[in-house]
Amino acid sequence: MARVVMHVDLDAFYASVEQLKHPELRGQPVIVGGLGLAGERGVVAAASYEARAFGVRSAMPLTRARRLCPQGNFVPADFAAYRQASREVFRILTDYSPTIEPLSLDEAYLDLTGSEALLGPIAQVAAGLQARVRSECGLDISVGVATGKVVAKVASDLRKPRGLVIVPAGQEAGFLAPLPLSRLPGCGPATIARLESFGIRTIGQLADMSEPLLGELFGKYGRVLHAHARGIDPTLVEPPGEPKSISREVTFERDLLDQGEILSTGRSLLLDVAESLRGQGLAARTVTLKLRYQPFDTHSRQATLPVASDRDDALLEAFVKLVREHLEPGRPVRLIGAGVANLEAPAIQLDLLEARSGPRSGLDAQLDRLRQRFGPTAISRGTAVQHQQKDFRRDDIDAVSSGDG
DNA sequence: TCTGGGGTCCTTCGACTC
DNA sequence: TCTGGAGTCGAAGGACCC
Repeated sequence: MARVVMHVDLDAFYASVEQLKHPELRGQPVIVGGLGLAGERGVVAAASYEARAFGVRSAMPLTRARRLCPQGNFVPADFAAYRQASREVFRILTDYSPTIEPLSLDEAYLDLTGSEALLGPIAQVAAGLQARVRSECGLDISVGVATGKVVAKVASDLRKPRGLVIVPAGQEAGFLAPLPLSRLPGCGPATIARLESFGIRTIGQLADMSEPLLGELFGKYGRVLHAHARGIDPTLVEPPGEPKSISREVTFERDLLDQGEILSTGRSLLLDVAESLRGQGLAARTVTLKLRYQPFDTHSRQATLPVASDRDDALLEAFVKLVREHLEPGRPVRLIGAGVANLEAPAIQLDLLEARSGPRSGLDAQLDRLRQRFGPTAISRGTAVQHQQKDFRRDDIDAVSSGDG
């Protein structure tokens, strides 16, 4: 039996939620991400279709968006509202399939294989889902259906907004062939530039290339690319598993030279990471530092702990050491990030001086509880600096996939 | 033009071990 | 004891996604 995979994508999601919150913004150009003030650092997180008519796009610097669309309504991101709206949509999705793979707040795959007897023909199911999300949540979705995830995603993206594209089994390669390379997930600017140097401009031309040549050009990924271009994608729709890394980063409003201030911000980010780590019942073996100088010169450094830890003190010690060893004095810093990787279940650490149940891990737990109860600004260690979330993060995927959160 | 934040996967390179 | 090759692992960075 051919698989039936549906890709659901909320149209201009953040901007649509803003238009729901503020009815006076309906029909108006809405740009989410910041206020678009002169000198403001940041990029567009989402733009309504009215704003897109002026050439405003996601990931565009806010200052440029302001130049293109001076009459636009610029609003800061409100992730609490987006999470809530996303939960409502995902609750509807669970009526259609038990197998849902969320990709972000506004996208998901559903496995509908074998559901026809229960739900009816797939075209009716998809149209019914669109109508239900529209009437119950006030939001538009685009839907793509195919035998695999890649083609379903291309299909949902093809006729936005409110698109519905179904690619019958056996017609995947023909469907993809005339489309430009940029439509294929995983084909970004660097890959496209490389393929274009060989005269390849469409997905069909990519499918016609020899697999060994693609393997030579792009390694393992070249063979995957070749399969995708022919509409072949056997990967399963899978609910989210354990995260592989957790990180936080912040771009300073102005570049910083003060090492104390840079370190203090880094510590605050690392403590946020550690709290998230404990919240997910995990420990980390690797601590990472990310530094960005001018001109967009980004460096990452990592340190491996002897044993995985979820404790503030152990993670912080490694992080501070990284900063002290690698922060270049006299070079203004644009961004600092802190993260952890190589995640695993926390081991019981029978330290000679202190068991895991001792005062320090107890203190971490107490701090976490206080922050959960009174908010993230309620209490922190040292000179922590608060930072704002600008886009979705792993916690969001957990929030939507865990139901009512 | 001037590029946020969070995450994943892949490649390359060097150090280390056998 | 020294050397070279293969395999493994960690570190760093690139590319991509939303």
